[in-house]
Parts: sequence; C-alpha cells; structure tokens
Amino acid sequence: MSLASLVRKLEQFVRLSPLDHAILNRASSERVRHFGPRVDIVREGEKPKDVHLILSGWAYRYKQLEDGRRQVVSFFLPGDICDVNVFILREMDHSIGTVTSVSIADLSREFFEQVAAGHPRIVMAFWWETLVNAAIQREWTMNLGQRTALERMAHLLCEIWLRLRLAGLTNGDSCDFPLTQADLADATGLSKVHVNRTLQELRAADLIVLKGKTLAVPNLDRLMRAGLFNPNYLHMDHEGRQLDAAGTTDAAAG
Amino acid sequence: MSLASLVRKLEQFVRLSPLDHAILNRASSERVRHFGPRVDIVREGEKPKDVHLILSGWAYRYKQLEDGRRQVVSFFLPGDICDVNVFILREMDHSIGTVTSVSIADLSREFFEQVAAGHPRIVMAFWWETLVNAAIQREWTMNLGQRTALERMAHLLCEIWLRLRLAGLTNGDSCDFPLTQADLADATGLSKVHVNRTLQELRAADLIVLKGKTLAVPNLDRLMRAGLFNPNYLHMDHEGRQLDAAGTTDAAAG
DNA sequence: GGATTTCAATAACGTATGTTATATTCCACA
DNA sequence: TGTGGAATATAACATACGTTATTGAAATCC
Repeated sequence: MSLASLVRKLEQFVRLSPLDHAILNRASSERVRHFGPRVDIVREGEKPKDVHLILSGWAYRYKQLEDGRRQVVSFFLPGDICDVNVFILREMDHSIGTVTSVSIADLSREFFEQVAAGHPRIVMAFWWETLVNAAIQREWTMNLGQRTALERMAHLLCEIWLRLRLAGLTNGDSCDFPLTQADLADATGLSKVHVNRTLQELRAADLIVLKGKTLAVPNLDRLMRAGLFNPNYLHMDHEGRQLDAAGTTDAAAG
Repeated sequence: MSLASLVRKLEQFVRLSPLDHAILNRASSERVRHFGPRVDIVREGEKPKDVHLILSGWAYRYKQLEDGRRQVVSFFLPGDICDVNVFILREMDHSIGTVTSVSIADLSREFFEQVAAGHPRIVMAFWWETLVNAAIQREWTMNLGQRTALERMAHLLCEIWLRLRLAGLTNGDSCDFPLTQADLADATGLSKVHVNRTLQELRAADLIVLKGKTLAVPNLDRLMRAGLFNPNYLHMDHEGRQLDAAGTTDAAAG
C-alpha cells in the first residue's frame, strides 16, 4: 500500500529529485482503489480512463478467445504501471484481473501532462518503464515460441523473482507467490497437467521449493541456466543513472 | 524510399500540421542508410544510438538462444519506427535484420528532444505508435500461447495484411510478400515443415493464394475468422482524431 | 545457360505436450 | 472442528506438431 516499490524501481534508472518524489507521492495517494482477489479491474472493450499504478498485490493482463482459451500476457507486481498514456486509445484490447487483493492508484491524464511539462526525470523514468515492459513482452514471445515447457517455466520464475527483488519484495531466497498452477498454465501456454509435471521436475532438480503460497529459489544461477535466462532484457543495469548525471537537461528527454 | 507510409499511418490517428510534416520530412531525409536483403541492421548487445524509421523494405526483430533457436518477435514494414526513445537503454536486447533491401532513416536523440519540446501532435502520434506496437506484441504472445498452427498462421497473415493496407502497400486483394517459409516458422514458433503443411491447408481452403513473393487474400473476412482475428488490438479506428480536435493543447500530451 | 544454392513440397516416423479422469491435499469458513 | 470447494497430484491415453530425409522447383550466379 505504498509507492516504495515504484520509486525503488525507477531510481534504479534515474535519480529523482525531492520534487519528483513529491509529485509521485501526491499522484499515488489521490485516487486509490482497493480490489479483492480474482476480480477484474479493467475489461477488454472499455474506454481506458486512467493509468493504473499497482501499490500492492499481484495482477495480470490477459486476453481471451471466444471459445474460452485464455492467455495471461503479463504480470503486474507492486510498483508496476499498467500502461503510460493508454488513455489516448479508444478502447482496451485486453483485460486486467487481480490475483490477490490489490490496491491501485489511478493516474490521470492531467498528471501525465504535468509531468511532461516540467519533470523530465520522471518522463525519462516512465520511458524506461515503457521500454522495459516492451522488452519483457518480446521475451515472452520468445519464451512461448522457442522454449520447452521446463525452460519456459524456469524462465518465467526467474523473471518474476528478479522483478520482485527489484521491487524489494524478496526475503533472502524466498518470496510470496500467490499464483496457482492454473495461472501458470495460462501464462506459459501449457496445460494445467503439464504445468504440474514441469513443477515436479523443477522440484526434483532442487531448482525451486514451491509450497503453499511461497516460492524459494535456493540457487538462482542454476534456475537461470535451466531457463536459458539472460537478464539483459530487464535492463536493470544501473548505468542509466549516468545518463542523468551526464547532462539530461530540463528541456530534454521527451 | 519515402515517409509517405509513416505519415499515412500516423494521420490515421492525429492530424499533423504542415509544420509537423516539415519536421518529419527533414528528420527522415537527413541520415538515410541502405541495406541489402538478409543483413543485420542492429545486433543484440550493441549500444542503441538512434531510432530507426523504415522508409522502404521489410525487416524483423529477432532474438536467438545460444543453441541457435531463433524467434522473430516482430516485423517492420515501411513506415514503422523501431522503438521510440530506445537510446535511453544501455544495450539492445535483440537484433534487427532485413528481409528485403531496406532503407532507413536514423532519428537522433536531438530530434526527439525537439519534438518533445514543441510538437505535441507528433508526440501523441509517437505514443500511439508505441502503444500499438505493445498491443501487437501482446497479441503475438496470445497467438503463440493459445492458437493452433492454422489459426496462428492465418492470424499472422491477417495482421501483416492490415498493416500493409494501412501503410498503403496493398493492391486490391494482393500484396508483395517477401517472407520465406523459414521466416514464417521463426515468427510462429512452428517448424518449417509444419509451416508448409499449414500453408497448404490455407490454400486448400481458398483462404490465401501464396506464390513466389506475392500473397493474395481473396476473402479477408474468412481469413480473419480462420485466425480468430479481432483487429481491435491494432487500434486503427479513426476516433483518435477527435482527441486532437477536442483540445489537446500544445503544452500537453506528453 | 549450365552450375549452384535457396526455397518449397512430401513422406515416414518420433515425441512433447494435451486430454480426461480420479484421487488427494489443503484451506476457508461455518 | 468438521465440511465443501479449490488447488494439487497422478495415471492412462491421444494428438498436434517436430525431426530427419529426399526430391523437385525456383532463383541466383559466374
């Protein structure tokens, strides 16, 4: 229920000024809404009105075919922003549903206009967020198109793990993990049964400990190797900060 | 070798002023480069320097695993922009290769700064482009995760067809189609052999006529039904223009 | 304009993953 | 503290798609 995860994540990339912090702080406390678990926040076909910032809880973006086949196309973890500037589109092409209880802040069009006008570091941080999300979506395409079930699952777990860690939501080698095997099936394009088999295999190889709603990753390196995981697409490197230091001026970085 | 396709596409969404046209025109003629077919324009790991605008020809974005497995994650058609503002990232997480001979214009960081500072309609059009590309990538995730080989191929062909049409590159019911079956395999996550089988099936059902480097779609509606294709994700609806008319001010829409 | 390579077509066979079904464990809530 | 529904586990069987191999048809190249 805080924007700590967002700030922590964005500051991985640019250093934000105290004023930037204040702006984000205000925007994320003005219009906050709470949802129960397993509920839709946004439905395909609706007119997008605001941009949603996840303050707490897990959610996903999904698409569905008429016959019921369903694909989770991305996960939202605390600190994630649903889609900067979506409101310029006429209608949503996907739905957003909660996994756990979720608190979100609605960011208005006016907020983005204000940011665009006078807060180049936030603009830059949002572009970074946008580009990373695009990169994640490409990696999912790769994951579904080329990796085997085992690699695919290992890859997904690595990604979630690293994103949680960036948001400050891991504890040593374990973390909360509210996804069911059905969720994992929808995200990996596998059947529930095969997800189960695949998880057993990962457990047997001591790559994960998954029990109840907790995941532990005893050896991230080995899990990454099993998933052919290359973290480059998350663009977590700190070098971006140098961009900030190196002279992005206030008029720039649009 | 012109930016007609870009302008045609962007004006689907916002009306650009004569000055906007001039800006785009200059930017796309300053630094133009030409490439032969089947050549890499950008390689994974490189530092992104400019944003590339495709003036003519087809290209694709792809990722590769160490063992050689390769996934095409998107196609670039004339008028497409590779990634607005990529240069803020430290390194590329994918490569870009040409299919045909390609001409591109390199758009500099300075160009984007200039646009951000004083050309809100172009900013808005670029946001639209960015959001549509994100939506396309999500739809590919859906395509790979849930659709059968036949549906998947039909869906891909519908998408390419509609994007070409938007760019003004179709001729009645046919268009240039330089992709090989191997390209289609890399894009759909299928084997070459199965791509061949699938194309035969589409031909047998009179859904496509594909010969040499020409594709004809005698009945788009039927092909769309075969691919469970819902064009909403391309956000081609003209209503966006009303946003423009309705009062996006010069300071706004960032 | 024949040689060479790329691309497309077809066949035979193999397997990773899907499907259906049933049992078991877990957990929310009465 | 028991009870019902969800989540997980396991088994038996089915299939869509992959793999390897060969052939033929187009492009491409001296």
